[in-house]
Amino acid sequence: MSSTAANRRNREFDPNTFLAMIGDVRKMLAVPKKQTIFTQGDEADAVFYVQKGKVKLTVVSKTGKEATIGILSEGNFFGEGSLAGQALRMGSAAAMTDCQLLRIEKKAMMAALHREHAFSDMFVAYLLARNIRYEEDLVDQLFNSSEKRLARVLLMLAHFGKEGVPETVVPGISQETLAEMVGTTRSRVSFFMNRFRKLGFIHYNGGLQVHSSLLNVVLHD
Amino acid sequence: MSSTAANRRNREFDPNTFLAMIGDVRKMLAVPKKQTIFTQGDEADAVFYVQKGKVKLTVVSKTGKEATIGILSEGNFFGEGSLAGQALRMGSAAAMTDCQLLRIEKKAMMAALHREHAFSDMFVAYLLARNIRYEEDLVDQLFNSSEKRLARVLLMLAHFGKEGVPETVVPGISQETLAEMVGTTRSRVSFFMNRFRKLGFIHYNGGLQVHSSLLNVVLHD
DNA sequence: AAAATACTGTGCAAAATGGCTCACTTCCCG
DNA sequence: CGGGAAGTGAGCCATTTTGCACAGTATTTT
Repeated sequence: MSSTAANRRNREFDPNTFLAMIGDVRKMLAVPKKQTIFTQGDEADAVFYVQKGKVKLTVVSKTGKEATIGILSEGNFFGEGSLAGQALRMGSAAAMTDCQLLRIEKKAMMAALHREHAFSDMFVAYLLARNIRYEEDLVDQLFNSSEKRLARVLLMLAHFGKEGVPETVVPGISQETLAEMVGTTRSRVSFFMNRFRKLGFIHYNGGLQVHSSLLNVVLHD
Repeated sequence: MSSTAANRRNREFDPNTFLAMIGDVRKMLAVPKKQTIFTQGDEADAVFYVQKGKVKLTVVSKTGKEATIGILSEGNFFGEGSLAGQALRMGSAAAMTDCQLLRIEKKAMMAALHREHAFSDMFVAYLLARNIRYEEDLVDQLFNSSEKRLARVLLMLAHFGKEGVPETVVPGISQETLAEMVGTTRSRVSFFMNRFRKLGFIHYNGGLQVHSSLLNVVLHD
């Protein structure tokens, strides 16, 4: 669920520059698909940076419901709550595809932020972009119906290639996950997905493909 | 809509320290109640800092619906989107009470962030706290019913004094505004407010008072 | 103080959603 | 290869929510 604005911004984070700046406190991690990275309630003592792959962030409510906060791809940080003093993870993170992550100890991260101008400038830029995305998500929830929210999520998951070439959406994302992101039930997602399909907005082709005309659903009154 | 966690954190921002750090590029503003600070679509070339008072942030959708993103009190920044490259305001800001604000030009702010370690450390901490709050709001939207969301908003608006002493909620907040924050209709808010009142969770006394037992609504399944 | 404006408490019918169930279809693993 | 688990498409009905409409109560303004 990364907005185009956020993506554009994220490109500014060159992994190599990044690596250089934080020195060797970093630690490379190769995480296979479906593996858990951390779980809600775990001790929070490090920040992660996605170098490659997709990571899903989820939260479970007291009543057992599950919500998906976002799906992060390369160039994103997660687990930054720890930097703000959260002692425990407020949610869980899992690899949706094989991932290459950077794990940075809280202390190292804070030291680097305090020491390197360029690094903290970059992180501020990142946080601002992140803030904007959250605000957009929130506004979307406040304004739109579940159908429009689903359409928006699909559009955000679809990385339109160079020329609007419809690439495949995150491989193997389930209706269940979509429902958790949109904030509705799976049956509702199934219902809308079929409607979108009948209207030609999306297409199944082994994987899921999203046509940019789906935008009409979001934009139309 | 500032969480207790965010408030605690915000206390770290000492206005005086803050003032000292950014030098004299700052500009004090006294804004009377109900006055607009900026409007959606305006050019975005400055950041604001609340020294005193309450500021309401709103967004209007293409279809004319209005949403309230948050109500900020002292110690908070707003309009930071400009720092992330947003050329235009994505929402509007208005004073709910008489306010004392600090207006900082985008350039000055960025220069200060780049120059002063302590300042950027503080701003990073602020953004992290802000992120956490947004995430909480989003999770709340994904999980809870409008009744629970309303309860949560009321609890967050109520600043419980030293010993849970029920202070009055932001004076004169209308059901309309509450509805915009919760993401529902005014009639629904009216309905729930009366239910809360009958159950003794809230109390009208000239102003609105929230009893901490309202928490039961949020916590109960 | 009268008139003009906001705010609130309700009521209702229509529309949207939540929760379940059931029958298939796919996919993955032993 | 077979069985089981996971993912889908549908349908149904009880609730919840929306969208007005209206009248009564505050507040402001003039």
